[in-house]
Formats: sequence, structure tokens, C-alpha cells
Amino acid sequence: MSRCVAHLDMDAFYVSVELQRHPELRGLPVVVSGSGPRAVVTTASYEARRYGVQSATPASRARRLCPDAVFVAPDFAAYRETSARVMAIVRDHAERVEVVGLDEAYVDLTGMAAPRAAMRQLVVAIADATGLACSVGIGPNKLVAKVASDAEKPRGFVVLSREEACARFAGAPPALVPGIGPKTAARLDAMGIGTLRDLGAAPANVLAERFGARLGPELQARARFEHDGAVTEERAVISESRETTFDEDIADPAELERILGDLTVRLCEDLARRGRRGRTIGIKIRLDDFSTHTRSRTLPEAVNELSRIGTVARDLLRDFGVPRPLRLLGVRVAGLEEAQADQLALPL
DNA sequence: TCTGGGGTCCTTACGCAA
DNA sequence: TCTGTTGCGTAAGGACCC
Repeated sequence: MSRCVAHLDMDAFYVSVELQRHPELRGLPVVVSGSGPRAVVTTASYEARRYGVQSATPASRARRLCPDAVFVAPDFAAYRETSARVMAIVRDHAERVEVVGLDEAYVDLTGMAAPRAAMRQLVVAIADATGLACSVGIGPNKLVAKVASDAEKPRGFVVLSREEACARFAGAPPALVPGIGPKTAARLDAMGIGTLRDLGAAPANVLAERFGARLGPELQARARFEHDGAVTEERAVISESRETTFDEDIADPAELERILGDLTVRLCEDLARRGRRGRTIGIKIRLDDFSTHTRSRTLPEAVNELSRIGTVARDLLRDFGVPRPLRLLGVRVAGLEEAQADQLALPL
């Protein structure tokens, strides 16, 4: 049976949650972002996007682009709570749902008699229950569905076959497709590949030579909207980390160790709360020139105790030294094991 | 202009064992 | 015994996504 997949994407999700609490801001350019000197925009309302403000725009730049914008601090607890309500509704409407982040989900519609009607109903149900709008894309695979959901935001509802997707987006830049980011797009552009049509028609051997035996064919398949990834239920978490960017670069080793200790405390508390333990302890360092470095050590057994992780993290930092001021410091535990039954704690 | 935080996956390199 | 191949775990960097 041929597959049928929908991608559901909440419209400007964080901003929309804020607008429900602050209805007086409706129609204004609203930006959800942190407040520090190095904060970036998390989400911008469509009014603010007209000024060129989008996700990951530095907040300082957003202020210059749109001086009249209303800046709201992010409240992730509220977004998680609203997301849980939305996703519960999605799951009520479908057997197999793959949640991606707080504001997106793939829905497997294969075998359903009236998939479009089902998704129309779902959109209405979400709006009725939460007041929030979303966009939907439907296609033969996740890739088509994802690009289709993005094509007519907000409140889009786009149904495409693979061939229709190819035709509709033939002239679009390769970065339209998920998995092709700025770096890959620039490399493609330098090769004279500026559209999905170009990429789909490029000689396979040239792509394989430039991008490798895996990525080359993968890029071309994506350009042709070929994708066979399954709509999968939740996958196990394999790492957890805490990191922070400083308002000003820090070079003092004692202060860095104190900050690393604080981050490790937060990480260990959350690991313990979820009953998670991991074997590989790592630190992440970003220097003032924005170069990023990681150091890690794998232990013989999985741990989550502050004393163990704290010692390893501190040693890794001491071994790395502080060659120049740091702008970011982080700590990570990877190689997480399944939580043991007797370690399970209440989810939080 | 000046680049968050929390993740996943891929590539490459290297040491070690079979 | 020596040499080369293969496979694995680990480490580091990087691209990408929400």
C-alpha cells in the first residue's frame, strides 16, 4: 500500500502562546527572545517577520530592524504545557504520530480512507481546544509533507504528490529542503547548483566525489523528494547537556570552574530525576573567536552522581586550559542507558 | 552585523585486537 | 613472526534541526 504522511506545524508557536496571554499584542510585531546582550530571537510574529526578523536573528539586530517590536521573554514551561495539549489531540486522531520538538508532528495516514478530511478535522480540533493555528502538508513521504506544510504558512493546507513537489519547487534553492543548510547550499552554489532542479539533475558521480558516498546520493534524492524514512514513535534519548553563553567573555579559570560546577549540578539533578545515567562525560568550550571545542572521557560504567561527573568535567577543563577568553561553557553526558525500573522517578 | 540552548547524526582519525 | 586488513570503540569536529 502506498504511504501517505502528513506534517503538522504550529504557526509561530511560541508567539501564538504569548498572544493568548497578551491579546492586546495581537496585530503587533512581537518577538520572543532572551534579554541578554547575546540573546537571539526564538520566534517572531508574522508582523515582525516582515521587517526581516526571524528565528536565530540576534536580538540586538532585531531591535534595529524593528524598533517598534514588543520583546517577550520565553516561557518554555508554558510552551511545553501547550504543546502537550496539542500533541494529545493529534494522537487522538491518528495511530502513529512522530512528535518533533514542541511544535511539529508527522502523522502516518497510510490506509486511511479520507486522509485530507481527517487532517482538516484535526486542524479544527486543535483550534477549538487551544485557539492556535497550524499548517499542514500531505504527501507520499515525510519530506514532501514537511516542505508542503511550509509552503503556504500560516494556516496552510497543501497536498502534493512527489512529482507535483518536484515541479512546484524546481526553481527553489536547494536549502528549501531539510538537511541542506547554509554550508551545503554554499558548496552547491559554488558548483553552479542553484536550484533543486539543478541538484536533481546533477551527475551522481560529481556529487559523490564532492560530498561523499553517502551524502552525495542523499542530497540528490532529497532534491527529487525521494525519502523512505518511516514515521517513527519516540526514540530513546542518547545524551543530555547544559550550556551557557556568557554576557561577556570570561578568562578567569576559577570563575569558569565555578560556572561549570553550577551547570553540572543542574545536569545531574535532571539526570537523577529521570533515572538516567551515562558513560561518556564531555565539556564544550566556545572561545572568543567562536571556535568550538569538545573534550570527553568515557568511563567503565554509567554514572549520574554529581561527584563523579563534576570531577571528570573539571579535569577536562583543566586539561584544556584557557588559551583565550571563553564565550560559552557546557557539560554533557552521553551514552545514556535505559532508566532502570528502580531508578524511575516522576517525570518532570 | 556578531552569532542561544538542546539535541541528533555524520565523518574522520586513531589505537587496539583479531 | 611479520605484515596487512578489518572491525570496533573512542574522540573530535562539524552540519543541521527546532
